[in-house]
Amino acid sequence: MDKLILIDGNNVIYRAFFAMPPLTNTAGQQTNAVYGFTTMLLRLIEEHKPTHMIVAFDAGKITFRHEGYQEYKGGRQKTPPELSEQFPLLKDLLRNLGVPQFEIESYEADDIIGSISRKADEAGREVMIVSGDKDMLQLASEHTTVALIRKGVTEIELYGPEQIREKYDLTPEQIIDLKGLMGDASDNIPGVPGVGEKTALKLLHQFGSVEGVIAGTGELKGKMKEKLEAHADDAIMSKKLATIYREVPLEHGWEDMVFTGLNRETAGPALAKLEFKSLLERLSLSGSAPAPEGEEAAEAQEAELEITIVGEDELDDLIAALPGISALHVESNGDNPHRAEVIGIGLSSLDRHYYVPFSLLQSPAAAKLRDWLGDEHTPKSGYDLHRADLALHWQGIPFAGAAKDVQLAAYLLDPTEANQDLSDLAAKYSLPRLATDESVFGKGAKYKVPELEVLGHHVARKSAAVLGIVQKQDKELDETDMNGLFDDLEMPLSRILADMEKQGIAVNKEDLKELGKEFEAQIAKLVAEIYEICGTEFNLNSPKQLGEILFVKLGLPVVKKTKTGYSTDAEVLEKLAPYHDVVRLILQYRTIAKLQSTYVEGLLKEISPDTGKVHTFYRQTIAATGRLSSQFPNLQNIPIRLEEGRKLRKVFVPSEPGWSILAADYSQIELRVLAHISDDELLKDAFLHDMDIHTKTAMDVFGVTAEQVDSNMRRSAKAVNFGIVYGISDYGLSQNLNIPRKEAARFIEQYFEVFQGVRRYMDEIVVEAKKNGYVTTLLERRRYLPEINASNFNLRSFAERTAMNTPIQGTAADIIKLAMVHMDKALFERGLKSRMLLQVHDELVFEVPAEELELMKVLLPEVMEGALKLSVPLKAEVSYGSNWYEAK
DNA sequence: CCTCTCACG
DNA sequence: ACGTACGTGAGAGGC
Repeated sequence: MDKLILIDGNNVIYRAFFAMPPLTNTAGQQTNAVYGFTTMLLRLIEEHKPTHMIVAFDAGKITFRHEGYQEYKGGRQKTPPELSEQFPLLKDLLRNLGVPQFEIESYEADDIIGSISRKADEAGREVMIVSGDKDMLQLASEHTTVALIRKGVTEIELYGPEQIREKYDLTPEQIIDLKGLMGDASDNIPGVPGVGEKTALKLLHQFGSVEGVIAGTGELKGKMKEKLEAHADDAIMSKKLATIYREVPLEHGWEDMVFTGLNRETAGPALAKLEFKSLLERLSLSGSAPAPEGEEAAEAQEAELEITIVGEDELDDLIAALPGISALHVESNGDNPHRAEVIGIGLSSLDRHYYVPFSLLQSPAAAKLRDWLGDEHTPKSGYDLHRADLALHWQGIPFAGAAKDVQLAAYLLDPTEANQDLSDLAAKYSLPRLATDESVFGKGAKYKVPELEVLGHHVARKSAAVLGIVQKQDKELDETDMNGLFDDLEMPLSRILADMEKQGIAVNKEDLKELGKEFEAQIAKLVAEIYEICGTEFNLNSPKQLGEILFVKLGLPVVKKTKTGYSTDAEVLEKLAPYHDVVRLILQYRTIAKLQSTYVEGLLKEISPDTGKVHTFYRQTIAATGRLSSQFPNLQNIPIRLEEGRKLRKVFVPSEPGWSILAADYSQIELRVLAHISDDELLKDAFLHDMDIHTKTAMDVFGVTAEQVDSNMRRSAKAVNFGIVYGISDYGLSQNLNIPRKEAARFIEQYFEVFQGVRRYMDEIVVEAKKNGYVTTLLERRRYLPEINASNFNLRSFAERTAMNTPIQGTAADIIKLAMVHMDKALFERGLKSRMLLQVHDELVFEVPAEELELMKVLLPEVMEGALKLSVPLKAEVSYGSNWYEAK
């Protein structure tokens, strides 16, 4: 079946310009709008597989619309030069991609689109129109869908006549009347003053059209009547202006719109010229003309590097060269390093590079090489040494002596950049090109280790790349004052994390299974009741099916919608609970089902058959704020808030008889950090006197005494304190407290009246971020906020809240990381057997032998509280028991 | 592979 | 008017 996509080029590039962060190529040419446009275009092609496609552009400054109304589009801001410069780039790129483009003198893109779609309608062809302009909705018809671009550029919402009726209760033609009444400030279309969308819709539902409204003013009264009578002409003219002209003389026919897929020959170089590397990769295109094939090419590429693929014969040679080797790469497979197989390792000195297959590394002949790997006094740099350490460990090969981890350094230099792999880093620092892992191994189900020659060269080139990257990063870390953070905190921490993960935490499998049986019984009971009440069986886990039952069968009111249908999240269900008894049961089902699938079943799968423990993997390079994250399994989100779930913590037990679980968590660390960095006298005072901070906040904000603070006031104050840490907005607070926005705004204002130092901090940090383009934590950890100066309100607001939150959350992360390093040292120096097992953002969990319990109960909070000296005391609360549940 | 939902700090 | 709270990971359904 043919499918034609019509794209409103002007509108889409305009939106892309404002939606995308500024992006320039190395020549200094801004390319963000072209980039945004292209990503949208590629997505459309992938998802909708058009057989025909055009991009329409406006042409000529004066269009026929100006003939009757000179002010048309008057007052509109001039197109910024950064955008107009991108039009030729886009047109050129479209040509190279093989996408037809139309422009017709003195007509606008929407008229061209309207005219083509009229002809297509008449011929019964399937059409999709892509634009961000709601006016386009007037073109929707049986065969024509309008794809409105929502936020950003790649999110679209599809409208046919059906959807327009659902949303506005109007026909597509009535969209014109809507605009006739409302006007449109951006096109300088007047409409009727005082009539907005709400009023316009009411009028149209009553009278059907602009003409109908004007004829029917007799039935109205008051101000509205006067206005409509006075501006009847404006409304008529506005309607005319809003009407898309569908009779443009088209010289092009159907055959001029044929799209047979991207022109792969010209697309590659064109994308490369714009430096759209991610798009090149996504399309698996090469940026240059096809490379020479076969051995000749391989040799040409690798001539620069002296690479030895090590077999038994070369082993002595390599061992003799070890003193000069400072970089390595451990190639392993899979995501979970605890289950990874080691494939081989690359080793690099300045002038020689080696690849050692894993089988050789394991052989008796390689003992000296293994000693070198495990020697903490031979410094080694690499990419993700933490993973390497774990993968080798489970193969019985100790690893030590991590000096510089380039993955970790890259994270510090830009924690928001999605995990950059070695080939990205090599490219970033203009080092010799390194093939991507995907191109060498394939990905997903197609992952396959290539033959030795190819594999060995690739891995050796990786260790070679590490050498070059280390040099460049060292300079950058120096320039950004992060060398201390890197060498004294993150690098030592990575070894500590690996130790914690190897140690693992014991899980009582039998108890966990028992808990699973209890949940199972509860689930069965709930499911039966729910089916009974609903009178039908369905998949309770499917939001789609559940929505159908709740909102169609039971006719409950729709509170919130998602992109794809009805929302059925807990917030919605809470609102629906008063209407129908089944809703409570569904909420209970959700709770228990989550515990069962994620925690009971999920955790059981993660228990190692070898150790009887779960070995999580902490990722040190994911969270933009500097926090850790935890995977396989995630041990940072084990339930605690509800008792049913909290019980799960009982299955986390010490791994040796007679030992205890000891845990300590920071009390209000984020607010204490805020007190320090904002230097707010009142807040500092509260912590110096170790007051209950939420009660204290309630007292100050509501102006009452401690005794007068009721639970509701404290709850509100607590929410405000959370909000402050997140970078507050009245909307966010109103959602959280379920109160009107105005009231939330009042709370916030009252808070800032009292905590003026906090207000000053919030203002200043945003100014600082706008000036520098980044914010920092107390330990100089940095986060760039490119959107802080965006003209798009949402992007900018988001960046502003991030500017407020990141120094707080990030400094708290710095502090607990420091505590971990100090604690590790303290355990070592005192020769203690106690082991650090888990970190949960503000909590550290240990297993402790009986004879060390009393000591650890003192030492742990002492070290945590002393991790960093602030202007307010840090406080750590310690607890212990026979399992994690007891340690509360 | 994406979306929704929900667990944690 | 805009439409959000900050930071994560995992399981299930459905295309």
